[in-house]
Amino acid sequence: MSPAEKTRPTGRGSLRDSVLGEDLIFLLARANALALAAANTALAQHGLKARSYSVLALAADGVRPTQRELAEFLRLDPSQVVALVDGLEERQLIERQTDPADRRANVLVATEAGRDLFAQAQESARDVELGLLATVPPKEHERLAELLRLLAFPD
Amino acid sequence: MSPAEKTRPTGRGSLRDSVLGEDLIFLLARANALALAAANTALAQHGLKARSYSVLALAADGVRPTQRELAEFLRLDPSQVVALVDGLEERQLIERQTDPADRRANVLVATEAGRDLFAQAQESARDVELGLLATVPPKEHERLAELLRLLAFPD
DNA sequence: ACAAATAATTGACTTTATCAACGGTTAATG
DNA sequence: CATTAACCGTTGATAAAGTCAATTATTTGT
Repeated sequence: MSPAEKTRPTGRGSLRDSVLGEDLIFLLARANALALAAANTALAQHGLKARSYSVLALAADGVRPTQRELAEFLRLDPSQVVALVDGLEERQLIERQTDPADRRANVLVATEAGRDLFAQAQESARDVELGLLATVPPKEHERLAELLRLLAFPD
Repeated sequence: MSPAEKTRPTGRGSLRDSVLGEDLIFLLARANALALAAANTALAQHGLKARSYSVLALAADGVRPTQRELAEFLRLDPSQVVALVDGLEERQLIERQTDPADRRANVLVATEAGRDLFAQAQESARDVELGLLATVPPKEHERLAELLRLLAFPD
């Protein structure tokens, strides 16, 4: 008891000194929210969002991913990939090619227009990235990426 | 030119060697997706999700946040906070107290039951966190947190 | 005292996410 | 082989999350 707290002191340093400020999961969520928002607004000028950008990226560098691989990689339900691919295919940025090795599967390939658009979008993406990294000492950039890779791909 | 790629070699190392594998925004998104999923399933046993956990956490350590502060901190629309708070309040885990200093605002405070539940949930959260960090050398844990803080709070 | 700004809330609406079911194809089994 | 089981993409139904404008109660500035 002794609830002697004054009423104001929600005050100064604010919430980030609370337990959550040290919660990795929360930090990840918030960092992601900021990054995603920035990326989406920047990519909008190319008619893309982070999601469609990712799909285009993979199609564009010739990895020939199947939709299922994409779903797993992007952590999406396969049905969401369908919609994503539909959108990009209608805009003739990518193409579904039925995998000759397994005719159930579609392999995604970027058209020339797709590769061109990606090249442009990639610049925007890079700018956003640099913006986000503005507060991080450049020396640490690579280490941060490395650490994030460990979280993103724990194998 | 020279498109000599065989058809199979989507093969081995897979997609993570593509451009996206170095894309910070993507890595953040994927790491977050994994963390969020793990957190949600672990917190489910307490009837919480990452979101409600965060709200409870802030209410529980006496920061007396207002809903607006919460919205900004968690990067949510104020209307989403309403729903979140409704849920926790119905379960009598937190309470809205109209801020005496500004009677428009509600200040969130955890009940004793709320603090108890949070204490338990926090352990689950910690386990999840350690699980996620399993691939990261312990020496680097604090540095990772520090770097994420920079991304999450660029000020 | 009045106008403008702000906190929470509601409601309409769009976007994302989750899940089960289906047709076509391949892999595994007997 | 001939089935059976498993798998890929797709669809459709449903639920959850996110976005936005409008409203009420209160506060702030003038």
